[in-house]
Amino acid sequence: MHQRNVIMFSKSCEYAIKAMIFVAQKSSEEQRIGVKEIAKGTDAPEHFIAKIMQDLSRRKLIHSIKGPNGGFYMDSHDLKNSIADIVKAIDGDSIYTDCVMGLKACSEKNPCPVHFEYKEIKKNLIKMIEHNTLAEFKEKLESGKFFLKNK
Amino acid sequence: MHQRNVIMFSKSCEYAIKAMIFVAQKSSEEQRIGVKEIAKGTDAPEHFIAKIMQDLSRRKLIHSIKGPNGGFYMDSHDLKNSIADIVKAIDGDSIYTDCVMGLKACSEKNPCPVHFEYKEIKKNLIKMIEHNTLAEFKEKLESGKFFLKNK
DNA sequence: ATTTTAAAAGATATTAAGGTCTTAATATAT
DNA sequence: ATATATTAAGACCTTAATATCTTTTAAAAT
Ligand code: FES
Ligand code: FES
Repeated sequence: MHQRNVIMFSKSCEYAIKAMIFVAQKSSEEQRIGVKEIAKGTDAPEHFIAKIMQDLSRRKLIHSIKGPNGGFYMDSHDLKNSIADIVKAIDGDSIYTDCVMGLKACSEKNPCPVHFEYKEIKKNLIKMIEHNTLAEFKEKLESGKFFLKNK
Repeated sequence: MHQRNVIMFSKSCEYAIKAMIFVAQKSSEEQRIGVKEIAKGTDAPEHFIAKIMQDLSRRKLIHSIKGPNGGFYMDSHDLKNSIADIVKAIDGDSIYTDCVMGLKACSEKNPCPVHFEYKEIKKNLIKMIEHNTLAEFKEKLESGKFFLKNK
């Protein structure tokens, strides 16, 4: 059997999403949060998540400050980003364009065997990631409604 | 950006599904079909698809005969298999058990941020792969309603 | 029986994803 | 100014997925 623990998003992208939700909840302009805390809070390898945070920072999805008391934080503008914005930054737009059966592109002209059934799933998937902004997660996480790592 | 051209299934699994649909359509007890044809008909690397066919054969999802006029074919029992049976044989049951955010398992007790929204998507995804049997594809492909490779 | 054909099996190679480590840059506190 | 903390950047390593090549086995046709 060909092991495979991932569906939908790359590991990097999973980490990115969880890290962004984590920072959204814990940080503010004054209270920044460091890579170590992010790694712990999301069960991600420290150096790996560091790289990912750099990516996100370069792509302006999050702010960072170096030095003592430095770290990552989000301003109100950053909080308006959705999961989809993170996915696009890390995994690109494959979720929007790819055929689930590996054809060059997902299209109505050259549909794969499951195209028309997958279409609906894809619509919901995109709705799922575009619907939720980080600001919304910030509230929800406080009430303990979900988890970023295993207990 | 972390390239990623695959969502849902491994490449092996994509090839497997397309190969199985191809053989379902082209073969019969008397008319077997060889690896070369399968590779051409599905745009898959010949030696790689050969390995995959061996897997599927070992797992009794398909029949094979060696030697002159040998090849792969399906009997009426094989045709009753669904896409889900192929996916389980190649990718295991990760599609059933995995959390989309990479938590150890998908569960209501320790739900990830998008668990409750993903739940619905997952249900449809599973319905999609369990719903269609190879026999059904056999009919549909004949009418040119879908494609196994790019034109 | 021998030859031919094609799958089965296994060894090896390549690529991409995932992960770690080291050094440089920079902001802050002292 | 200097020391310190922390991100940024880049080099490097490891593993798993993907792909190829070679040899063996078995069935069928002759
Ligand atoms: S063509 Fe395959 S999912 Fe649309
Ligand atoms: S817990 Fe993440 S999808 Fe169910």
